[in-house]
Amino acid sequence: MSRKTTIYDIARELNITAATVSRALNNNPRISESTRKRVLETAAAMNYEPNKLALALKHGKSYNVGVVVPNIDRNFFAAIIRGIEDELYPHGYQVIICQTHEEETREAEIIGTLLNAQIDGILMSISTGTADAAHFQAILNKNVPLVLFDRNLSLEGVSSVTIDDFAGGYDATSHLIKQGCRRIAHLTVDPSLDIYHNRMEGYKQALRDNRIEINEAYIITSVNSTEGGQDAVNQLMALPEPPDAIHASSDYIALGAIQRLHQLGIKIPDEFCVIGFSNEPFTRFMELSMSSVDQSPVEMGRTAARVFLDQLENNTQEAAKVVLPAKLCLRKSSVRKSD
Amino acid sequence: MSRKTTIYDIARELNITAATVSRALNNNPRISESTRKRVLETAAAMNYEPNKLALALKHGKSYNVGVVVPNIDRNFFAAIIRGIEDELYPHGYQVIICQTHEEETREAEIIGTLLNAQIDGILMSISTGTADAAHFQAILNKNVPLVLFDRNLSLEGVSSVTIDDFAGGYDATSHLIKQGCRRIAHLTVDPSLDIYHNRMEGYKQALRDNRIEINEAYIITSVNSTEGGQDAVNQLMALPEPPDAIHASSDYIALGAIQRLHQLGIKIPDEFCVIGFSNEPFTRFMELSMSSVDQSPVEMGRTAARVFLDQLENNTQEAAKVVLPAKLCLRKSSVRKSD
DNA sequence: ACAAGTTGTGTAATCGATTACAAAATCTAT
DNA sequence: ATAGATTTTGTAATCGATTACACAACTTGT
Repeated sequence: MSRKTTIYDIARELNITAATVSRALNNNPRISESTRKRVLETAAAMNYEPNKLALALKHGKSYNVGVVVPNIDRNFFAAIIRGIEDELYPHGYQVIICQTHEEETREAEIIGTLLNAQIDGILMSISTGTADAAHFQAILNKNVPLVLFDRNLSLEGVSSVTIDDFAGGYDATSHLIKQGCRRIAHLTVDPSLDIYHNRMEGYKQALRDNRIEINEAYIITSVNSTEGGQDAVNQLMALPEPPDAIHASSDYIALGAIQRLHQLGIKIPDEFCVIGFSNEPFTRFMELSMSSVDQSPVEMGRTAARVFLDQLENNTQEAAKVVLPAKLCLRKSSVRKSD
Repeated sequence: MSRKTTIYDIARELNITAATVSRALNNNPRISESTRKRVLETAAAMNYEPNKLALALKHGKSYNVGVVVPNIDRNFFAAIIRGIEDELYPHGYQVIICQTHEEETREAEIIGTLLNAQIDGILMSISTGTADAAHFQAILNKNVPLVLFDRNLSLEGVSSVTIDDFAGGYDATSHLIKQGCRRIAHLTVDPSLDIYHNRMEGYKQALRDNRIEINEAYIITSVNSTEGGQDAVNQLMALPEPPDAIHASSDYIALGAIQRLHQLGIKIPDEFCVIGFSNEPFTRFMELSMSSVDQSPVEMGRTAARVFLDQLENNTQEAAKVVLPAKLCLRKSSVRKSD
């Protein structure tokens, strides 16, 4: 490699010192116009580019931000990342994306690596399995800005950006009730996580507001995959009084449920309504398009990034807690023609 | 922030010099066992962690690798990235993911930023729109290792990892012929890109090998989206002799085609067969599951990462050109029961 | 003509590590 | 006991930038 040009090379070329070159390049006022011009010209001619590592070391800032998500191959997280990048990129930050694959140990490991790598902040959505908050404390101890999105954890002094999961659950369930469903099941993933807990609470509240009794047998915790949805349907349809609708906390679970209901010859939406959560793209692609609750992931990413930048610049003590709206997207799987 | 512990802090604590501390921490043999022990203990007690920026500046190596893709919200690229991370993570590299959104200017910009950020290498899949190779030359000029995956560009001295697109196109077309189709259309995206060109050549060769004439009216270049597929079907069905099968270079185009054929009341696969390319997850989720060609993206990512590491370590001059197999995945959209 | 102010450059420390080279401390052998 | 070898530690330069401080060279005003 023909070694890179440094400010020393430029200085030697012009018979001046590196300090002068640095000043010329940084628009420092204490420099003559003629010198500045000569430096800029020489720099361009020599293909000079500043060494970010030196800058970072000097400033104690790497301009790298860590984004930690369970995985990037769910559209939801990919879209959030896109939002984050959109916002951070113009400010000169690079985004380092890490996947926990929903494992707590991996999550702790990744945080260690990121802190070690001198990142300027961490934006993350915690794993399903995470019970212990010790590794988050490590972030706070080092005074590294932390913004949680979607999957929250009520931690003192930590900013978060979420959607209104309660309202999402409430609206989706109300919609099913309006469609004439009365025996509505709720499929959840991990009620210990705020998002799933709130969706369920929204579901329950909607039932209460419509004087429908809550049937605990209709509430099932399942794995977040199509298989989980299929198993849940098997369980539900074996009940003495099976439900007539499913409100799922995840599109993948709802998809599995629809697949299984189909196999059982149950007509959707005439005999049974289904609504999911997340508005993953495939919900539109299906022949029987699926209703879902949109979480505006790109907007969520953007907001998380803005909160982060705010925290950096203003060094505010207060943690921001932003809640974005949840938007109902109604499609064939839950809308009866009579409506 | 309670400033971070440095080797100087440890040295002061123990009344020795930073050099000794450095040696103790790096398993340098020129150090007494007792000193090493004391240093390690003190380092642990003081919560010492090396400053990667200083290391990077010293070594001229950042342990950051840039991964550039058109976008991460297509499962294909997300899976490749996963493969790359799997392989690079154990070697201590962080992956910086950048999206070009298929824009050449953005691509050039990103490369500039990455080079500037002192990354140790670039793994990328070029944008559809890229015609000018100037920004690639910039990478080579700086002697930064470059590995291209999937979307290749025949550049001197650049390693690449691709699948056998020709074979994929050939096998998919042969399959359609075996299903009894004779008027097979081919929907492509951008024939100036190697991958699409090769898929088309595979398609043509399969026709030739089966003595079926190539009908140029059956070859349509469309936008890579469901809309593109819908438009193409409109065009094809307006022909005096419409086709009886579609071989699409993209799953999204194939999906759009299926949607439109459905609207037209054409029965799939009885009257018309469709096969896509990429094996995106939604192809399985559809009620009429779609045949496709799997590109083993995770494996592709892993391989690209391995080629990169090889290049770094051995500093080999020769560019590796790895070609992975394409796997036919047959599903309902193209398999007739009579088979 | 000379003190005071302005402007442009140079000197050298700094960020946190690594690493030749030098020097001190300890050990070995006669 | 002492020369010589060996082990351990210290000194100082280095990576590529930034920046406080010092100082020289001009301007100005009187």
